[in-house]
Amino acid sequence: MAYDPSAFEPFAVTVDLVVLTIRDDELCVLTVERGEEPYAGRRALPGGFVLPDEDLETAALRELAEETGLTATDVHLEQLRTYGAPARDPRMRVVSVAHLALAPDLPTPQAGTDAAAASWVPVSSVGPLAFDHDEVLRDGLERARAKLEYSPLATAFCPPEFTIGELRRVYEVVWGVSLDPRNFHRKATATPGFLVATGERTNRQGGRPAELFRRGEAIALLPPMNRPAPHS
Amino acid sequence: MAYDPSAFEPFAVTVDLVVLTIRDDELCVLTVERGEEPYAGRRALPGGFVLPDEDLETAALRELAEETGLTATDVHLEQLRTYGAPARDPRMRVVSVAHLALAPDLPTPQAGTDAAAASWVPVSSVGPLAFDHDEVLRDGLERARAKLEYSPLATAFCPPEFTIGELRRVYEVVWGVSLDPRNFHRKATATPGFLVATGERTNRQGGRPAELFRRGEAIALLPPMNRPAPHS
DNA sequence: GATTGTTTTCGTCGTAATGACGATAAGCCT
DNA sequence: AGGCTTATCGTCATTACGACGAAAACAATC
Repeated sequence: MAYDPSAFEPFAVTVDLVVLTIRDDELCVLTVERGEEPYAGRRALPGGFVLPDEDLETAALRELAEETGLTATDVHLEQLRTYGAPARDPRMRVVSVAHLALAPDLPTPQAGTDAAAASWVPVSSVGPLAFDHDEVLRDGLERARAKLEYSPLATAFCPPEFTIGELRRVYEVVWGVSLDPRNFHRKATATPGFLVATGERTNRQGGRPAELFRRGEAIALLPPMNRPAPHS
Repeated sequence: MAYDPSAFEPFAVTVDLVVLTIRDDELCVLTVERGEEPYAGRRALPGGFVLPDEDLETAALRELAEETGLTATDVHLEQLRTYGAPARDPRMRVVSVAHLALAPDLPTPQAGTDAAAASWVPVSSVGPLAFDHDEVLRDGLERARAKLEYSPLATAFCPPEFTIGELRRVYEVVWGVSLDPRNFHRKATATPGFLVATGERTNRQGGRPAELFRRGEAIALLPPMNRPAPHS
């Protein structure tokens, strides 16, 4: 980095959030409704400015807490991609560091200060969003779908203890496919480090009571889960 | 994004580059030597400010051309990650959008304007770099190694036409393993869309002449290449 | 209380993919 | 010619995977 002070130009830096959860067997994204121009009335991804002394991830966590009341212990958060097209915001030069957050379906309503405008929208029926947020959402969905294959990230959509059936539902909803329960059970339990049995059982799904599992310590899934071609 | 003008604070936005190539069977990264404080005398990743009307990728390509003379048609370029710790640059608040570039080993010396200070360093012996560039390089290497598994990206290290043996060397050098030539040949030629035979042969490797291939149209490798545990 | 329905969980079976390795081909060098 | 190198084709045993059958263990209903 050869800094030439004469070349320095100020940019605004923001974080935008793609927050995904599963509600009623549908993949949903958190959106806010814009009140001001540009794109007044449109839905947009939540986000805001990075404060002068704030880390990028800290800013993302702060925005996440403001919109949903979720904290770092509740959600998986990772940086997604940075969007910086010169005209992406007509008012000024804004570079936005998008983050991807995956949260379980909390029974808690969306607490938080300005949560009034925030709402979950199924990704299948989310209209055109403000700014370049359609592209951001598309990239976030792609990342989430890909990461389910080779990481234990699907557990981020589940409560701390969950059944294999609930985990399978996550894969089915996020990928938009239907998976064989028997093969999925075999694969999930055979993948080392993916799941830890608790020894307890639950029958909250109806049917035969299922064993409860916790997330294992594995960072990556070996072998990975195989994603079939879409369409159930 | 609820813009509150009072919260707006100017940031400097830069692009940093992790440019990788393979020279003499070693994975090398492009570095520049810093002349000024901070970190004067240290090596650093090439990079520079994003211009006021410039896209992020355009800025990365411009810096790449300035340092190496390489153009978009020669290299693979993708965004890597954004680094924005408040104190990562002691002079001012700098947010850096790091990019990963993979280039074939061009016989052309590093042309370009200020290429004098730029040089290839084997990643195995690269000392501590300036700023947080050690972390950036680590992330770039991890990304490159992972992408060789499920994308045809290894071809970015090769000339337009290459042999299976040359391609295998890429995998071996980047992953730091040794692969069975027979199994690799079977897998590479069987993966649909990975390689296109040209019909021509070359004996530039010594030994029996090998068929020349071009990169296929596949975006992803199905099934992926399998990375064995390190240590050859 | 027997039946129906649901979900879980354990097996089976044929096919495909994979790793280990033998063998041959086709050039170069001495 | 003989040896060395790399490329390419094949074999074989093991494993992974997709498609199913079947039993287990509950709830709801007749």
